[in-house]
Amino acid sequence: MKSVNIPAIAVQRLTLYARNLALLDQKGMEVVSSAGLADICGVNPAQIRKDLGYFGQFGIRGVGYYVKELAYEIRKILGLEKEWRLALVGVGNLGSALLRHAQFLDQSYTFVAAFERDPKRIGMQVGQITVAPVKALKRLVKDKGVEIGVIAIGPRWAQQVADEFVGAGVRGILNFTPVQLRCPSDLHVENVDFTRMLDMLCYRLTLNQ
Amino acid sequence: MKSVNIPAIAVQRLTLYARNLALLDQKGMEVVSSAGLADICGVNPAQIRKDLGYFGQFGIRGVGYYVKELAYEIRKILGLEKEWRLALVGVGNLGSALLRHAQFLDQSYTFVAAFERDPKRIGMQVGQITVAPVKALKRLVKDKGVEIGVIAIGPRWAQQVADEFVGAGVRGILNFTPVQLRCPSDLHVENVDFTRMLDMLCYRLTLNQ
DNA sequence: GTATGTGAAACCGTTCACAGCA
DNA sequence: TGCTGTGAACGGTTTCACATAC
Repeated sequence: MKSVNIPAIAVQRLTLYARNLALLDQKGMEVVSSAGLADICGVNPAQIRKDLGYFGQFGIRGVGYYVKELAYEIRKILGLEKEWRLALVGVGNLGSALLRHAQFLDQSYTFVAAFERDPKRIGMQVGQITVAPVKALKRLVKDKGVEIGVIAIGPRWAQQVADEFVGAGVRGILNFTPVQLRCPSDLHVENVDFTRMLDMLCYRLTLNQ
Repeated sequence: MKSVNIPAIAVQRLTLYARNLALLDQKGMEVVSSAGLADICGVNPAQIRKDLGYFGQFGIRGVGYYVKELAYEIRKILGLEKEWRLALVGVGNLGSALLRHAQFLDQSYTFVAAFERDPKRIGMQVGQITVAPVKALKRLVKDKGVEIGVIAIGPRWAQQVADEFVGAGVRGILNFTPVQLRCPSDLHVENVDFTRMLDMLCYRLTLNQ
C-alpha cells in the first residue's frame, strides 16, 4: 500500500469492482482486462488500473487480472475478510428488511442485536434476533462486541441513538435517517439518504424538461 | 441560470443545503450567512456561495440569506415545486416502508401505484395504495402519469422490472437493488446501494485498525 | 463594518500515452 | 504482441482573496 492519500472516491469504485468481479466469477470467467471490467462498470480502464495501483500490483501484463484473485484482494483491501458484528436500532419495515437479508448480501456482516423504543416490538423474534429495549443497548453492544451500529428509525431520535452507540463504543455508524449526525471525529459515519437521491433525480428530470 | 456546466456534485450539495435550511426554518431562524450554513453542513463557505452562484444571486451583501426564501429557491431549482408521481415495484419490508412514509418525507412525492410479482401480496392495501400485479404495470403507469419508477425487489428481476418501466415510459428510476441497470441514456437512474456504503465503512474502520 | 459574488490560484482527480513486462 | 503500471498532461473542483453592495 502506498503512502499517498487514497481518494475516498477510489475506494467507492473499489466496491463497484468487487460487485462486478463477483458476478464475473459466478459466470465462470477466469480472466478480465481493465478494459473489460471498465466496460461493465462504466468507467475508464486507466481509472481501474490507477485505483488498484493505490494498493498494489494485481495484474499480469499482456494478460489482465485473474477474476477470483482480484475479487479476493479487493475484499481484503476493504476489510471484508473478517466478520463484522452489527447492531440495529429500529425494527420497523426497513429494519426488518435489513435483519432478514443482511446475511444474504454478504457473508461478512452479521447482526448480533436489535433494539426498539416501541414496547410493543420488544421481545419480537426477527430472523435469529430477539428485539431488546434501547435501555439495554450499551450492555449488549459491549457484551456482543458490536463494531457497527445501524440506525433505521425516524429522524426524531436519530441523534440520541447515535450518542448511545458512541457511548457504547461502536466504531462506525450506518445512518438511514436524513439527519446529519454530530459525532466524535474518530467515529465513522456513512449516510444512506435516499430522499436526497430522489431530489437529485428530480433535478435531472426537470433539466431535460 | 448560467450556461456553464453545473457539476453534479454541486447539485448534490444543494440537496444538503435544502435539508438544513428547512431545519433552520423550523427553528425560527430568519437569516443565515454562508459561513453559518457552511458550519452546519460541514462544507466551506465559499463553496456554498459558488454552488448558489451557478443558479443566480440569492443573498444580500453584508447580511446573508433569508432562510425561507433560499429554501424555496433551492426547491425550485431542484424541481420540487411540483408533485412527482411515483410507482413502486416490490412491496416487501423496504417497499412498505417507502409507501408509508413517502408523503411524510416531502410533499413533492406521491406514490400512485405499487406492483408485486408475488400473488399473495396482490390486492393488499398499503397506505392509500392497492398492490397490483406487475402485468398491469404498463397500463397503470400510463394511466396514472407515473414519472418515476422505484425498484425495491431482490436483485434477480431488477433488470426486467427496469425494462418494464422503460417500456411504460417513466423518465427516471430510483434503484434500491445492488444491480447496475442497463437503461437507455435518456432515462435517469439513481442508485441507493447501502451494501456499498457498508463496505466503505468497513474500509475506513480497517484503515484505523 | 459585514457578508455576498466571483475571478484567480491552488488543489485534486482523471485521462493520456508509453515504458515495462509477460 | 498485448495489457499492466505509472509519470505527465489535462480538466475540473475547491479555496482564496478581494471588489462590490448593503
